[in-house]
Amino acid sequence: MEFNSETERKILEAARTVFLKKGHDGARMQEIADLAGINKALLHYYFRSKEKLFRTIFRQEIFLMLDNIFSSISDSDTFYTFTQKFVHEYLKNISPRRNVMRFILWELENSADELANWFFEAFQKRGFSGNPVILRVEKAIKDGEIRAVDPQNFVLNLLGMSVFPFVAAPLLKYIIPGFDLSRPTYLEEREKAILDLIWQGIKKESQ
Amino acid sequence: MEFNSETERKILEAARTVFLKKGHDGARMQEIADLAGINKALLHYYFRSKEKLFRTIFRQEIFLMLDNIFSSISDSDTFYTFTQKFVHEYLKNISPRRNVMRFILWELENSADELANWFFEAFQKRGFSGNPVILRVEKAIKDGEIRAVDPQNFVLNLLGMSVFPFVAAPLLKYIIPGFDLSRPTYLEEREKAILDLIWQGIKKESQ
DNA sequence: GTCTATACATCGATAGAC
DNA sequence: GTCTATCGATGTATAGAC
Repeated sequence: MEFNSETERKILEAARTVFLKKGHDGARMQEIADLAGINKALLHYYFRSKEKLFRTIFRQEIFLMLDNIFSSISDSDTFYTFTQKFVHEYLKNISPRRNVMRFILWELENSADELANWFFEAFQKRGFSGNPVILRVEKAIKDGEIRAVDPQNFVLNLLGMSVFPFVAAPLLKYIIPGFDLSRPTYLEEREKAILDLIWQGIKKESQ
Repeated sequence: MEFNSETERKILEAARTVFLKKGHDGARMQEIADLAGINKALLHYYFRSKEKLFRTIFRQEIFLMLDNIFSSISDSDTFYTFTQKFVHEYLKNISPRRNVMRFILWELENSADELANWFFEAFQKRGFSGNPVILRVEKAIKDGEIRAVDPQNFVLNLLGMSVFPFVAAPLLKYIIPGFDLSRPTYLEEREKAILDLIWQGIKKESQ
């Protein structure tokens, strides 16, 4: 990421913190200015309006996340490896960015079309003609690697199981005994649980 | 739900609509008053502050949802039936209340402890000493109904797969080909996909 | 209970000096 | 570029007539 000035960098950093925590409506230009160590007028000098600043942050976060996730997976992997890498990268990226996922799930309601464009932009930048996970599942079925599950539902399962624990964490800490995101081994345990379910189900052997 | 007056009912109905859509910060007392067909002063006459009104709505929605979900499941069912009923009821309740789940996931960050109390209140009202799903999974493992999966991760998988498609729907409509919540058969298809994964995994037979 | 009018704070945004 | 000062709109909440 390049910046035209140090001030711009400080603004974006402060805006990121405030917007991700409070959302579009809860965020205050004054709070962003204070955190950046400048005044409100300067915010409007660099970014014409709250709306423009918000879109800049939103778009930035989407690309950062998608870039990280898709940079380490490869179409030539076996489907098991592909899935394992995807879940691993996804969890690794969500983990330190709980607030980003929470933010996206909240704000996507009012920006779905714009958000979708950013996704496809990111897909195409990596040479994918569409949703990379969907495409890989379809290939795995055609090649007989897995049984003919519905690709659409497979992706929903994968994303849902990965995202939910992080977004709902503050409540889950209370209503699920032993739930603790900060445990050092949490990420690998969760990763194993997801892959385990996907591959084995919970049926007893030969049932 | 009983009301002290027709005005109170209208206020709560309007407040529900606005809060669920805009969240605590985005909601405006003026908008609620307009939708209820009254003026702002009357809002403060019935509910001292925006905060009080917000908490009332939040608590109401939690109990409504939990009551519906847990009213139709029984401990004496087999684990398969228990799970099937739970997923069925959960999806049936989420489906017409996408905005409620989105609202909860957003607002839980700042109200997790209060929210947790409401959950346990609802659990105890139905005679459960703790999280009913966790308790049922532990029993199923002890009785040898399923292999010894981790109850904590099992619940996370179940909830994640159920909630995610509805919360992320506006975006998923673009990035997952064929995704359409309004399809008449969507609920049963999704239910089948979740239960199917839980029971079978995606492994090919005897692999 | 229900209204109008208004207090008081704070919002996003801008004017204008330097 | 960066600041202070301030605008006009709008936020929650209340005073007081009926």
